[in-house]
Amino acid sequence: MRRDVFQAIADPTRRAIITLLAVSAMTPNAIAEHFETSRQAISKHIKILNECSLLEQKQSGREIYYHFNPEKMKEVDVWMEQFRKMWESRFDQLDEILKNRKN
Amino acid sequence: MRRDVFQAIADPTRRAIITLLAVSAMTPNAIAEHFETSRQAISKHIKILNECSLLEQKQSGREIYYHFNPEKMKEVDVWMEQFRKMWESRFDQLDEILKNRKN
DNA sequence: AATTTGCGAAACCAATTAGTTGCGCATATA
DNA sequence: TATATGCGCAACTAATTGGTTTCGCAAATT
Repeated sequence: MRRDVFQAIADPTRRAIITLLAVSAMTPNAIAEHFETSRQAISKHIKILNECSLLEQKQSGREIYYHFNPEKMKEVDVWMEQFRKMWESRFDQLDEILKNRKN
Repeated sequence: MRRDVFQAIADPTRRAIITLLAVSAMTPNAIAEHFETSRQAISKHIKILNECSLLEQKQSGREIYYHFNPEKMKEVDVWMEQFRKMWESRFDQLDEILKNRKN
């Protein structure tokens, strides 16, 4: 199924899963231990992340290790590019100064 | 209402609205002309973007000009920070080379 | 003064989402 | 061989989403 990366990272639980896997690969059970929800719910999140290539899996016996694939996340970074010049602009910095002076 | 920036940018129409407003401020009607959907549907998207401070409004008679506020978008950039070192790593570049050789 | 225009809000609807429980299957372990 | 474990899948559910149409109101235009 065709999936959108932006839609995938919209959910806070999925973002937390990504942050976990960015540190080290884990099995679904190990991931689920970090959350309140059921293993199956985590499994569904993994499926969604997998479908938009944010993850890669490596089977090891009956266990599946899910790795984070940083490549796809670049899509988000590419879209963010249009705002970078705004963040860096002198006008933006001036706005900040004026905002702080009000408080 | 408390709104999540990640959830706000999950919708492709809302991302397109942001990209429009990043260039110049516009009224809801002007924005709606760029899309197939109704003005009211666009109005709902604007509301969501507004609720998480991605927009600012300036009333002018009966018209409302919506401006893009780049400040809030930094939240996304902050979260993306954790992947930046992965993109820059030599291992990642090596992966790319190996992937290309396979094809 | 009457009409048109720009807008947000409300009511409604179909589709999607994020969760649940129950299941089956393959792989380990006793 | 019998049992326990790790996993994905299917069915169901409540809540949310993105769209529609209808409406009311204030501001502009005639």
